Amino acid sequence: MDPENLIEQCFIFHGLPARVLNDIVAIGSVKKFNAKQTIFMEGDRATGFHIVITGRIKIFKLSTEGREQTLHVFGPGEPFGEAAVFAGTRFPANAMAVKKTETFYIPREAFVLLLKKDPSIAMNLLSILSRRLMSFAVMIGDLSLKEVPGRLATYLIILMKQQGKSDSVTLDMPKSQLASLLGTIPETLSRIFAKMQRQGIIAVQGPHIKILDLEALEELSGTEFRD
Amino acid sequence: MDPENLIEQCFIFHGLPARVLNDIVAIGSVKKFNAKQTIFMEGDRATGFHIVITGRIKIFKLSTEGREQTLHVFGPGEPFGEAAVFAGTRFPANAMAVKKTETFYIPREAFVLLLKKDPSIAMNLLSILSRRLMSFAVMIGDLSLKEVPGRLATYLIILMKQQGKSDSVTLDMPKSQLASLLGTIPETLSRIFAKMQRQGIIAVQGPHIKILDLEALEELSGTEFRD
DNA sequence: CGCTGCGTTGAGCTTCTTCAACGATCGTGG
DNA sequence: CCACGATCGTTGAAGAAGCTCAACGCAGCG
Repeated sequence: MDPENLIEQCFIFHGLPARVLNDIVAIGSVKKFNAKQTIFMEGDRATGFHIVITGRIKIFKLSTEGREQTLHVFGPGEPFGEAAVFAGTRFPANAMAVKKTETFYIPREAFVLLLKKDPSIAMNLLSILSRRLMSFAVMIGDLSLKEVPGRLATYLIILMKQQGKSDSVTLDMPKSQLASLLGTIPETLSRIFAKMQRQGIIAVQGPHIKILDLEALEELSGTEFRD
Repeated sequence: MDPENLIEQCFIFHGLPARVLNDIVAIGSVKKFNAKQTIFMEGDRATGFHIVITGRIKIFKLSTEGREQTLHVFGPGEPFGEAAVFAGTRFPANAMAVKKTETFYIPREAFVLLLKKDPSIAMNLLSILSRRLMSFAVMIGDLSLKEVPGRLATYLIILMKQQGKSDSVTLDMPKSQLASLLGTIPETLSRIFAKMQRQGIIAVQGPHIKILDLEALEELSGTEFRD
């Protein structure tokens, strides 16, 4: 799998002319990370950003006591660290591979020059950053205004849509990781799962969740799901 | 105050050639809002975005029970609603004038055409969206990983820097609004203020806060403040 | 003067975290 | 092949943080 094919398939560079793609491939390089290896840390100067080629990474913040809040989990084709690069600041969070991962690394200086030469590169970036900004807005609202059952319900419904199922979902990460994404801890999440099961809303078998009462789930979620 | 001068002074359009600025002024229009007037609501289709000319607006989410989480408070020169416009989706939150406000409104369709014609417009936008994304990342971390005293301490320290003071700050909004920004309610914020005062960390006189023990405040905050 | 918005304080309660223990699964090296 | 450690998940008991509800004070202003 050579970088060029992968790069042009990523949404971030989709639709760009071959000339520009070549420039991008020319300034970047492939980096490899083992599971649990740190890619960058909060406070590091953002000297470049990555695009996941294979594997999976998470972006997270740590409290002083060591609790973890996951902001994002990214897979193939998704860029991360770009915001800090464009803003020219330090990374506001940590990045770690959750499994063996390859990334395409693009250094800041060269990329900023490319951007100036070819501002059309910015268009897809605008769209990506906008989407992430909005998903963060939702996350802030959920963290602040919903309780854990509501957040879990919302997550399950979104996952259902993603997986195109109407009565079951399969969690795409360990429950402990999900807890961190939902802004809680494994113990609490486990209790909520048990409670929702007791209430007959879902049935849990490991990572497989049967949705028994979608109505109740939507009620718990409190979110309107319009296109 | 005619729009043209204001528009070119905004960071969002800073450094653009006169030709482009004229185009932008041509497609936009001035809108006026009274205090407490809704500008747009969560779920509305994003048919355009605004730039604050005078006044002040807030972006916020509401829980089903009516509690409010403020995401942003914006003043003159700051754009809002752009993310939903670039992503072509609905607004993920509400916007309301907190006092009498004028905005420069830019409709989506025309602006997207302009962007395609002149991608250089996108550069400043990239920087703005990146900064907001990072500030949201911080907000998520704070909401999830810090308790209210920590968030308040962080806010006070940032405000000190903004105001260039070293031993006092003046709150730039009502305490009830601050509560919503910090992800809590007025009662709780009031209690925290009282407690920090009892502990000799600060002295509160209405909106004026004297910082008596910066050390303790930084300790509470838990954030490293690097450049 | 009385209304309205803002702020404060108290009492009770819910939610969630902490701490601790325990069970299950899985991959690996002996 | 089994034993071991590591990861993951579950459950219980206790405690902390923050929310709800309610009452009240105070200031500004029509």
